[in-house]
Amino acid sequence: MTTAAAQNINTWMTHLSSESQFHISVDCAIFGYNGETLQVLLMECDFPAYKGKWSLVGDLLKQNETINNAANRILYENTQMDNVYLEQVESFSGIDRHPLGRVVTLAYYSLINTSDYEVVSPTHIRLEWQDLEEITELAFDHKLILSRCHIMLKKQMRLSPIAFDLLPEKFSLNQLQKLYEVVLGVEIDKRNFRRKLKNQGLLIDVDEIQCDVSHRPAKLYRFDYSKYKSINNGNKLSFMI
Amino acid sequence: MTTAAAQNINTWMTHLSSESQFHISVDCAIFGYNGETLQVLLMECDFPAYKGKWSLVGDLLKQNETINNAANRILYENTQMDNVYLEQVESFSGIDRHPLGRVVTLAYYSLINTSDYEVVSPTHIRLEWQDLEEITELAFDHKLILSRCHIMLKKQMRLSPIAFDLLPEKFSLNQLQKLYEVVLGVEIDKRNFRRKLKNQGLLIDVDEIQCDVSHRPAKLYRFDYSKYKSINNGNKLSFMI
DNA sequence: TCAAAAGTGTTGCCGCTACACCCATGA
DNA sequence: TCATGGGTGTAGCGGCAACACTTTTGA
Repeated sequence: MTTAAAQNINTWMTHLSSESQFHISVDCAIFGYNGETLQVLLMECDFPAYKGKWSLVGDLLKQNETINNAANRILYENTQMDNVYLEQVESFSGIDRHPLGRVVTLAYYSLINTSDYEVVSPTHIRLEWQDLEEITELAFDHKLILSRCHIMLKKQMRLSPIAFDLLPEKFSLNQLQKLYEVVLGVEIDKRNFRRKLKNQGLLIDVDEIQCDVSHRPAKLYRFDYSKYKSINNGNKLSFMI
Repeated sequence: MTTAAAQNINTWMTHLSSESQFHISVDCAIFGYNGETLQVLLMECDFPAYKGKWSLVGDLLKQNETINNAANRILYENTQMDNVYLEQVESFSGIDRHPLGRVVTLAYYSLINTSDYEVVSPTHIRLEWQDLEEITELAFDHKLILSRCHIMLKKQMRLSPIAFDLLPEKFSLNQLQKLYEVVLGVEIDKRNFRRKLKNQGLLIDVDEIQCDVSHRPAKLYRFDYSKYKSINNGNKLSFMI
């Protein structure tokens, strides 16, 4: 370099050199709950160095989009999933993380109900929901990315009511509890769970019960979104368990 | 594009096109505590569109470094500060955020004691510690970046004992309390603060008192780093207030 | 009548908040 | 003796964890 000042992007440089450019990609860890287990949406990798391996859903950033926009576009182009709320996690920039050259990636995650979306690859790439617990290896550094995304998912699950987007509008307390147990990977005491939820005052008893179950039917509840929005949650440390 | 598959970075593409490359930068919000106020280290912007404005310390990523490495290098090259622990916050990728073209930035923050470092610009760019409260405008989107960094700093302050790196090895409880109040921007009850800290069991009474003060001298404590490391902090939600 | 899941209360502990006065020192 | 900051205790409340039995339903 000539001088540091000459190259500093915030000082007097009048153009950006064409050296020191990078590819930027987005990789999405889409977590899915199917009522039983926590899964992750993977695509089969057709890339020579990782042929047959599975990878997160990802692609390159384009010129006229922000990274957030790219994340939504890339998810849509690969799976036809639309209106998915994606949360940015962090960047991964290992020098050799991609065989074809320098690619810096931004990781995103989401959590959805697998039955709310029909996942279709418009490009005939194989897509598959796989149980998180059974994933042992992924292409690139995606195993690392996935584990960081799962950590962030668990944090968010404790702080915001994302669980209620994964259940039918009317749900039982046992359904809700099971969801928390699966995503967080912990066991929860039933009585304490119910007390805490009821004390939050955000569940509405819809005065209905389960049908067609061969045991005592459970009462059903709705989550009170408008009440939740109306109370100040900015400084809450723990919304849930 | 031909087909989405043909362009997908995780599939059969055998080279990365030279289109769709980006500049990547790092911007560091270095927070400094001087015993009185919370400050931020800024550099004067010599860049035409923002001439005379102040900006965060930042520069471009180079080919053979990770973003974390770049953050440390950039901080060192601009300020001679070494061994500063930087924490990544998030990316900023607004399409028009930089006048010279597409520059995606990764924001970092740190918190240091201003008297522990002599800040020197090797390139004669003006560097200045400015009180956070008095900063009204910054170049680029750095005001936004700064506010996001401050939010992250406050979160970390509540979860990990970074405060103790900012004080002398032996400190009084009032010094510690003032630090928390300044960084978090809140008032704290003295008795509750002391009780909580003492119950943590991580302060060691060094059996010394302040010297040369014209009032009752305070007892001094050390933070017990080794005890802190030995206890499991992974699942703690709140280390401090 | 059985299997299967739903539902329910109490106790003890701990941490949080709110709050006001005396103490030790140097000037 | 005064000014300055240092230092202390209590009471009430609320949340959290641990823990086991009864109820309702359909098969």
